[in-house]
Amino acid sequence: MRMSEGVEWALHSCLNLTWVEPGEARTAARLAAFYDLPAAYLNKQLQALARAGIVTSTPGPRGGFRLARPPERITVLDVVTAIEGPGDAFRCSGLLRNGPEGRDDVDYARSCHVSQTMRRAELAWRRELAGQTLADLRDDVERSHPGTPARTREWFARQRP
Amino acid sequence: MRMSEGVEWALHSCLNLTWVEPGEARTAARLAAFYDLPAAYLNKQLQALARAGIVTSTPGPRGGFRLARPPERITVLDVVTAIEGPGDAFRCSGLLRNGPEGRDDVDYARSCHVSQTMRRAELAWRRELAGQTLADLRDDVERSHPGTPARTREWFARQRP
DNA sequence: GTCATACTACTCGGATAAGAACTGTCCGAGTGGGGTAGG
DNA sequence: CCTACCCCACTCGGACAGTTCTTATCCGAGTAGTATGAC
Repeated sequence: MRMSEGVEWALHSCLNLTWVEPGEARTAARLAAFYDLPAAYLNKQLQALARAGIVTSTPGPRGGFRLARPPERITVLDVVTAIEGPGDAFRCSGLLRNGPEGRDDVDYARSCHVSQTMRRAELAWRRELAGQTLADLRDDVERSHPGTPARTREWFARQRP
Repeated sequence: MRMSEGVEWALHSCLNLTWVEPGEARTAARLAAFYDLPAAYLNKQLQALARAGIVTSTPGPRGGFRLARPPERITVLDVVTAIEGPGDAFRCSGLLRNGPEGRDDVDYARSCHVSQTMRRAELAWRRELAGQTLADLRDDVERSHPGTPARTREWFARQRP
């Protein structure tokens, strides 16, 4: 069970978009250069975020990506779900249906105790991620490294010409 | 992020081993037949459980697998870890090290706030799985379906000749 | 000088390969039990 | 009848292909700004 590396990229990129000037946008190429990542592949992840309605994209010169809504209303779970898809990590295949006691009219994903335990665990995981917004993350970073927003903006401004 | 299907097989098989008579063992082939699974592949998962010290295996006729310790001392997390490996789902790649503010003497897996959030979520997931033992699971099943242990034993006894 | 127009550079977006991990299968090493021959 | 030995069937264990998912890359559609030429 390995989570896609795109999740990490997406989270850091969204956090980065938190510090973009209002009305501005950041291109996938610049965001990739900031972390030294393959630009085309990061673009793919940003597309997934756009499809999920987390960021908006504008093509053409001076285009790029920006957050679709204020960081207070974007949870870490939103970003993770956008990249990894909505499906659970553990998926009950209905083993018991093929067993000697199996019934066709039972939804084993609901009634099977193994499945219930796994779902309860994933629910706890999800609850933790849903309780953390992009704004919380941003505030944590700004508290630990106060100069980061200004230095980041400056870095992107320097890349422009 | 999709969990290996072997986790489900391993959990159900361990639960099944809970109802084995003391001193007896169940072969991978019989366990596989019980759920209509590919025997060789289930054997592979059981080997992983044996390497983790959750079950013990004995070769030869009348051999097979049995639990290595009482079900009260085997958590669901133990089984999941044995199959999926000890690594976390989210692994911090140290993106910030390649960024303009990156330092070589910092352990970003510890200090990065994104990484911290993800680890906190996985910890909650793990805590939930570690709080559930195989004995709890067994008791739940016996409460819901009281006849299951006897019928299961009977099924395996019938397969013997 | 002003306006319309064509052009160019730049951006996202989806379609297209390479690699890794999971899934599934096979055969060999080792073991325990049962049959058999001898005492 | 009892015992020691040999053979065989059975089981796990690790080595070997097939398939799906993740990772990585490329080129085309569309857009905004700019230069250019006519009025």
